[in-house]
Amino acid sequence: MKLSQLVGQRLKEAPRDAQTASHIFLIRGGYVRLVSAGLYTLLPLGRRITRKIEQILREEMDRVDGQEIRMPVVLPADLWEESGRYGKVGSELLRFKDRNGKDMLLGMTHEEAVVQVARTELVSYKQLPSMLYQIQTKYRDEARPRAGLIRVREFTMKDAYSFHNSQECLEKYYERCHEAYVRIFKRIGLKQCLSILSDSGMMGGAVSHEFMAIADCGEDTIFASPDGSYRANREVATAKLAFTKDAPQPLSKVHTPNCKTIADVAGFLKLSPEQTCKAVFYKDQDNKLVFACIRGDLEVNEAKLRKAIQCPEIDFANDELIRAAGAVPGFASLLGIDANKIRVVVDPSVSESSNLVVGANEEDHHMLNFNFARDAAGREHIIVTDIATVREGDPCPLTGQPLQALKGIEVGNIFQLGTKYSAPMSCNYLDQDGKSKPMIMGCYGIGVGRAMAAVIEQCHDDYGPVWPMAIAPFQVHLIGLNINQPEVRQACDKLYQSLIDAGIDALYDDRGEKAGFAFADADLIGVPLRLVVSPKTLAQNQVEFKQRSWGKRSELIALDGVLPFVQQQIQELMALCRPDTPTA
RNA sequence: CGGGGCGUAGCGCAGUCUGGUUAGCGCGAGUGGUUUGGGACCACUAGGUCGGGGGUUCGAAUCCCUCCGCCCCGACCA
Repeated sequence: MKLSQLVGQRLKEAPRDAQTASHIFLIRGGYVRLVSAGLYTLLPLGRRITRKIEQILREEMDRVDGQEIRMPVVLPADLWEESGRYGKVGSELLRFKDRNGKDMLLGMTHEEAVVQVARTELVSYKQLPSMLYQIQTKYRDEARPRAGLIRVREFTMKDAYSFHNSQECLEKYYERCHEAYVRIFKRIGLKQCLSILSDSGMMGGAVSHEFMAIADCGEDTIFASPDGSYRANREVATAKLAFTKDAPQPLSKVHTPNCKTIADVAGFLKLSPEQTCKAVFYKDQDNKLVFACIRGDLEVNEAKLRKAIQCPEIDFANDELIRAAGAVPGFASLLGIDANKIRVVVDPSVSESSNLVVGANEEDHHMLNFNFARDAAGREHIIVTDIATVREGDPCPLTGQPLQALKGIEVGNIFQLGTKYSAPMSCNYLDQDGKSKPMIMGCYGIGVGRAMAAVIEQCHDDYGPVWPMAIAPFQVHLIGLNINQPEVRQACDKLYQSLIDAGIDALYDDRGEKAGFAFADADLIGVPLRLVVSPKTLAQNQVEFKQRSWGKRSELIALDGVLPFVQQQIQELMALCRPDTPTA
């Protein structure tokens, strides 16, 4: 490819809207262009990269016996009615009617569609296990697209679905897919990509993992122990907190004028927040009250709370709703709350601690020495479960070491779905005993564009991306300086042709721009290997060579040895992304 | 959906508060020339519904109303 013909201009200045490294360089380098919020056109450079990523995805999916298919983007709503998701999923599902008034939708994920395939094509246990995958467009009507390709509305996804006749088979296969994912992210050149335990959210199912590319601009917070033995998303992370357990002291009421917050109470009573109990009121989608109880220094984790009460949507309750339940806002506690009337969730930090300060459920009063076992005894409707948000430095649940907080971009995830979709949609197979049984399913997704952006986040310098060889838009970037001189032009043309003939993916800057201009463009395009030919180098029968990652350093190589040298370099850089040793 | 910011040439911006000739500047683009190893220089040229609509006014990029779009924070998110 000649740079003079390449569509997609490099920009000296980034659009004001671009703030993260990947967004800035994707725009400045001419990889993508914004069409509308969260909708991008991939220009030739961007498309070259995503094609290479997609090829790696195909190879690795095929390695775990996947078979590529293609399902429609547009799906009939009735298919989603079958699984029950049509009504459950919110407005990120784009719904519309076709010309006949039939309800349609744009697929945001394809469990329903693939189940329809499986239930007609897979009928016997002899055909299981089986895995189908596709690389295809997904549409999600995101409330807030952000950071270029990190969060978009339309994107390309590799989505894979496996079908099994037993949980054991699923678990074994899930492990294979996990390994495939580790290989994939290594092959595309991510330097740090961790698989972590995650909340399965709307996908349902028991076990799921997210693959997180570690990056400061990431939207997810991960907690990890220093030795790497424990890693979890903030939504599910737990900590092994120590609770002080002293002999229970008698309950006593104390006057606490205007002490509505934990800080007020602790300050007024000259106690630490750890010695208090926080009462937080939520409401569910039916406006019913949910009462969460946690030690004063901790914060309620809403994802955990939603899970604890099996409720997809919660929000803070207003004072009116709290009063209607007989509680006094700011001074509420388990004391005086009828656990039979409202749902109560108590964190172990409260049930396992002793002599806490709690609200007296009376204006301007608190109670000293609350002990859950003694003072809330016999309330069988109370759910006691972990609803605490983990903080950096909290003890790891496995090792007790202080947990580290990391920011990550979710580039992939895998789920053990079980029969969540197969059962309601009658996706059955005939077992050896002739009985019809629902298939056990797993699903496995990777966002292609997001993966490309994540690579930039991890692989760039001040001047542009530093593409890993495996997904670089080109393998070699050839620059001719003073190319208006016929001997330079001739030498460059010849070198370019020999690279092409050798099957090397070469980009040829034949524009005759000044050196600085050409180099700045080359940095933005980020091709891993660079060759510079100029009158100076030609005079010595040499070519200047550098790796993109070297910064401004370079070395001279003999002109007649360029081809084998470049081939060697390509091999060496490809080796950096070889997935030989799965580590994550 | 809540809070904040922004919308003037392909990109980055000035002008708006305090209304007034023909709406400017830099980058980028085109032509000609001088240059040529880290984003050169000179000259000329092209490129604008000042986000849209409505209003106030002798006169609106500028003031008022309204709609739309984009970005950031939050909520939400397989």
